[in-house]
Amino acid sequence: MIRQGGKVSGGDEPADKRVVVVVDDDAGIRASLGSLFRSVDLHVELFGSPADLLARPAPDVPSCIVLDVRLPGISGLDFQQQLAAAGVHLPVIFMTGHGDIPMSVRAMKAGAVDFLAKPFRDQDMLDAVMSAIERDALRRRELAAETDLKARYAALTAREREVMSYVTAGLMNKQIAGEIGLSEITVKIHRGSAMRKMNAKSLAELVRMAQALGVTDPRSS
Amino acid sequence: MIRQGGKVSGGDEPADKRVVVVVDDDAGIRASLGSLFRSVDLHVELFGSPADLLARPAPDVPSCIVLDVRLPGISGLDFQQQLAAAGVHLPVIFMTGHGDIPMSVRAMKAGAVDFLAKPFRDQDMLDAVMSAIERDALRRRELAAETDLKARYAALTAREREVMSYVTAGLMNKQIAGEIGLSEITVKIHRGSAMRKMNAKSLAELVRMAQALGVTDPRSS
DNA sequence: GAGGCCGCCATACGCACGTATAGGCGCCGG
DNA sequence: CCGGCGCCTATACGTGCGTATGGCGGCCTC
Repeated sequence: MIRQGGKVSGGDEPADKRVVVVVDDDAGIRASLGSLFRSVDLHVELFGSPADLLARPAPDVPSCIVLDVRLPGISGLDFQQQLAAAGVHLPVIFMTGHGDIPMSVRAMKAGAVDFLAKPFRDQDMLDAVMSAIERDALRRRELAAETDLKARYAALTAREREVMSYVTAGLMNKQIAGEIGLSEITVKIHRGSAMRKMNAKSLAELVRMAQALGVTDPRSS
Repeated sequence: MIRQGGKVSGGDEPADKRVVVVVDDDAGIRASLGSLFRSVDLHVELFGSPADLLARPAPDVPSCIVLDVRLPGISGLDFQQQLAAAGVHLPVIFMTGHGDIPMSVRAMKAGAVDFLAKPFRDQDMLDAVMSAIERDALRRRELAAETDLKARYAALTAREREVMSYVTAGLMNKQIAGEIGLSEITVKIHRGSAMRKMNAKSLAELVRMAQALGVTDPRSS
């Protein structure tokens, strides 16, 4: 069984697929986009309003969102920000029938993958969706690695984290002992524990982990 | 050919200022943008055509380019790509009187800072320019640091680079000696030379430099 | 051809690192 | 209440690291 992250139990979610989430209040548009995406082997979830989307959990596979700019009750651009604020970082593709340039620029600045004016060619939409899903797949790979790292870091005690920050800043055990006000031997112990818990096989690895975690030199703060 | 970063001799260039480069075939627009930017203490260079811009060296201070999409002889979007291909990475702001959404989306995807439809408010243009110059200033700071680093790395001998890559991968001197087929003492010497030439005060520093330089574990290639 | 740079190796010393062994203190939850 | 954990310290040993000293050969350039 494939376990990506922490899947709970048997939903009807695809295990090894890619999902396109469509939000549009026009049922005809939803239907035609649905068949378009299914024709290229993508799983589709259709919603008539933003609220419906929020009521369901975000898919746990590489996916993206296709949004009409004009949504019932809220602007698509505002909804984009709302999703980001809620921790949903799926790539967004906009489509619109009555858009203008400032609107498209604002959407792109906010990180939209594409902004398609209706009528658009099916191929343009497919290209945008494929690009967005690829981007999301990459983000998920990076996120998985980082989550793992953060879990290990969280298992460190306060002292171990403190010592680790000095170690990865390049200080010797003796210097660290002086900075914190401990004996050198104690520093060595925390250092060894940190290395073991972080699963670092060398100082070089620990430094790269600290880099990825954003751990900085304590003396510069 | 434009050479960005190698200042030739005494132009009338400002030493501590910020520059806005304007390219528009309409002399009236040029004039009004010129006075707009000067009013907020920005230095301005005005050009009637892309060719005129290419004939002059790019400014060596934080700056940006304001382009009309419709230029004499070439599309502003194509010109944007042309500049990037020529190694000029100044942030670009587009303005247009007859633009459409696909055009603006293409420009933003290509990295434009903003895309303003005429008529625009002066304040919107100023905001865009300030943001672009800030972005360029940041890029220059990063570039300067990286250039420095690359210069030091280039001063290493082949052996020193080789040893450095193994060291920053986390191998011990003994292991490196085995991998390359040298004695441990020789590895130590190259390692020490690399540390000195790279101006690294600790292994942690060297690892971060290798990271920034894209130096990877030789065993994984 | 002589000097300079690079590369290679050896012995040796001082220091740093990692860990094992052993002990003491305070806190918390079973 | 006591065991476990975090935290601190000490002595001691083995190993790794950095460098100094000294020596050898190849290549290029002046």
